[in-house]
Amino acid sequence: MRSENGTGGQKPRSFIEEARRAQIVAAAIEVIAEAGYGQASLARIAKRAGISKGVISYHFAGKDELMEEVVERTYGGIADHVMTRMEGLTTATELLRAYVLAVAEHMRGHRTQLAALGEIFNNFRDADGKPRYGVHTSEQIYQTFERFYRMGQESGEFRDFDVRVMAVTHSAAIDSMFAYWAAHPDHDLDAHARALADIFERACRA
Amino acid sequence: MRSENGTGGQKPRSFIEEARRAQIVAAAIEVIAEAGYGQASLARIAKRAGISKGVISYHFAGKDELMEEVVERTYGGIADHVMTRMEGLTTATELLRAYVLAVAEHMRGHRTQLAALGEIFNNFRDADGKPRYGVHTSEQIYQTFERFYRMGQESGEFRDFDVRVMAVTHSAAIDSMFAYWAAHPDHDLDAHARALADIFERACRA
Amino acid sequence: MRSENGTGGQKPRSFIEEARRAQIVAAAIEVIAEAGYGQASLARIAKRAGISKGVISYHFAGKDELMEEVVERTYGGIADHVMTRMEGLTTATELLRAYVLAVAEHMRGHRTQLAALGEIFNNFRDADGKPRYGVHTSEQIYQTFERFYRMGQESGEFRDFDVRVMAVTHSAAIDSMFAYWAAHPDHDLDAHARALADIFERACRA
Amino acid sequence: MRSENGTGGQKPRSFIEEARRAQIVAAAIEVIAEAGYGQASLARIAKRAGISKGVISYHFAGKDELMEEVVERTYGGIADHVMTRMEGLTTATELLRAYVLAVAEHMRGHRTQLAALGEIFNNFRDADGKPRYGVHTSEQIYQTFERFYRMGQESGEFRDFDVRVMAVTHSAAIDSMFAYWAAHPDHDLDAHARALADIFERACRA
DNA sequence: GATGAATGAGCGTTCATTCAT
DNA sequence: TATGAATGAACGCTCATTCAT
Repeated sequence: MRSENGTGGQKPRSFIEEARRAQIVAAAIEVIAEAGYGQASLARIAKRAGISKGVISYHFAGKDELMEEVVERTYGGIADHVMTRMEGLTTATELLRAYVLAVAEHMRGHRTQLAALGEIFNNFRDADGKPRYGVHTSEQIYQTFERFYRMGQESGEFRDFDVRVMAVTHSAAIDSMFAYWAAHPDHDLDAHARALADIFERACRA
Repeated sequence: MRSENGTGGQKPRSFIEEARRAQIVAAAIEVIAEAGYGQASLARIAKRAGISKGVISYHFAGKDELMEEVVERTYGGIADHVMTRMEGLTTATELLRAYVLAVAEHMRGHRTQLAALGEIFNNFRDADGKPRYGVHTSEQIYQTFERFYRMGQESGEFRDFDVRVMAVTHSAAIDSMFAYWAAHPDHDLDAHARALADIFERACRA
Repeated sequence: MRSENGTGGQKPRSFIEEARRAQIVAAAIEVIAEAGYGQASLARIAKRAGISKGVISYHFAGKDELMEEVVERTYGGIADHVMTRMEGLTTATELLRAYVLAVAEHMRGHRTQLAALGEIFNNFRDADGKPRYGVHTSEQIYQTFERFYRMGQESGEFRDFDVRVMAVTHSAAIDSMFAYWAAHPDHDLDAHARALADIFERACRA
Repeated sequence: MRSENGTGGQKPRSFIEEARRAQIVAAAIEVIAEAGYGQASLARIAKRAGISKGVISYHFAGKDELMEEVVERTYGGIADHVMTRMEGLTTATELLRAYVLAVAEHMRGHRTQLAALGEIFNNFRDADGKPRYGVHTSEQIYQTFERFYRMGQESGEFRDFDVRVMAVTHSAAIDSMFAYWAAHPDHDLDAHARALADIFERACRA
């Protein structure tokens, strides 16, 4: 799921360049999480990183590329961890529960990343005004969930239900868990994740 | 639930003033829904309303007040309709199902309002950078849901579960239904609402 | 030859707006003439006009529109005067001589305009990097000259020569007269114009 | 006419240094001719040359020196060729015709140089905003022409006319020939040069 | 000799807001 | 009431130049 670079024809980035990019991405995440996408100007991000505004322009083609890199890096980190936790599981019920618990477990240590990701998803738009990410970006996630549901329906674990509605709901349930936790730092994220797993287990089972 | 004015000490608004405010709010909703919060400048809203930019400043203390009015009016419309549909119902199961169906029914006819509301919720921030709406604004909704859950738990309809998690999840499920529908206009909103009612009925019941 | 506006569908400009536009155009001409096109930033033009930078953006769609207006106004002024001086003349020799003397006469009082026009012609480029004005813009002038030459060739006043080469040369001769005068303020512009008329009369005549 | 260095007190340049300078000058000419002076940033020139931006700064004191070198080298090339073609000629009429034909002949093979030269002449300015080249730079050329004219007037080949006006006009006529050809690649440059020689022969002769 | 990283000023443009009319 | 003119700060971005390596 990682893409990073290396796929394109461009030359590999030097160590120092990679470090700067990482530093800038980190500063961007902090600023976005704290002040929101709309206030996350290059000037503010540069100030947070302790560098000049021009450095960002030097290392990134533009603000858009920076935002895409934030998403890519953050997403990659989540995917890596979740994949690991789901390895070896076989039943749909187990897989879904593992997914929810794993993503919560990972996010517990990446709070600002989570907030920044949400901001970017909600606000980042192309030059023509269309949302860069958004529901259509979630399609991949929906299809992953749907695969699990169908597996469970075929194995008899799950009742017959509209898989798309369940996927949309399931996905939103997880997102809302993070949003709530982001707003209420003392909230017990893992307990929430377990409760969520229970809810969808009951909602799905035959 | 309507607040409008009348509570504060300020003088009541004249008819013409009220009409102008409504016109501006309507234009704002259209622009936000179409172009997104970030592109919804006062100039653009004024142009859409066919009036001068200054008029908005004249009738509203600032952009913030305009946004708040958009939210207030839209929310009020939803609440009015939902209240009506829930009147006379007594069991928790019935009330929750009625809520979901009613809000979907209402939104089916107020698509742009829905989109604008989403944009504002995701983007509107105070001067200090904190989100003006968001999870903490949903508190009221959560408490309403929780009241129903407790009612159901006490009556024996519902099993024992964490009412806060369920409320957060339920609320997010409804929001996601609208978001999905907004992105996929041909999606069957009412069927989705019924599926959602089923899901939470199973998730809650004893 | 004047176009101004009034042709498009846009509403007519108010008096005050027209005055501001004229003021800004005048400031632009001064700055361009003095410092060159490349240094004629909006900030500098605004400063010269004694107004805020935003005012220019308010009255003009962008820098490009401002530059076009400078050209249009200046060109229009020249054309008006030259037309007047050529009225009633009939022979090609007379018309060409009148043209050269008239344009020199007019420019004698519009020195900075002349310099600014030259700067814009040499430097103003479209978004795609192609010169906005330039040789291809001169096509109109070339064709006007060519019409006179053919008239003279048909009437027997002129010898047979390549009208395009003569037009290009004639046009350049006039431009160079202004350029020389711009660099040498004490140069006798009218004498130069008369000498030029002589040169081309000899070059053309049968 | 070559100046290069060697006159000043600075140490002579090594072979490798000379090669680099030539390479950079060549790249600069290409970029300026294609994109115009205003877009010819050091970054773009460096990219075209396939070298790092810093190399230019290393070999040239600044952008200004680079531009001066472009002009010097290009000018030198023209002068060398024209001198050769004029050797041995004696009458003013012959010399002027030879000059025009020779410079056209040379430029036919150096199109991009020509375009670049024009761009630099029109745009390059000193720190104080004064044009670095321009009419006053042409003084040398004017005086050369004037010498020929006086020679012709004294020998009786030419009529009595203002030699400065004729020199300015003659020079501009040649420049415009190149400009026209640059914009219309299919234009017959040599025929144009011959027509030009005819025009000025008639304009000058007694 | 050559590089890539970094700077900081300046660019054209947008925009919420103010205010005289 | 309503307007359009004006402001000034902030935006993303470009670029000539500097400098440690």
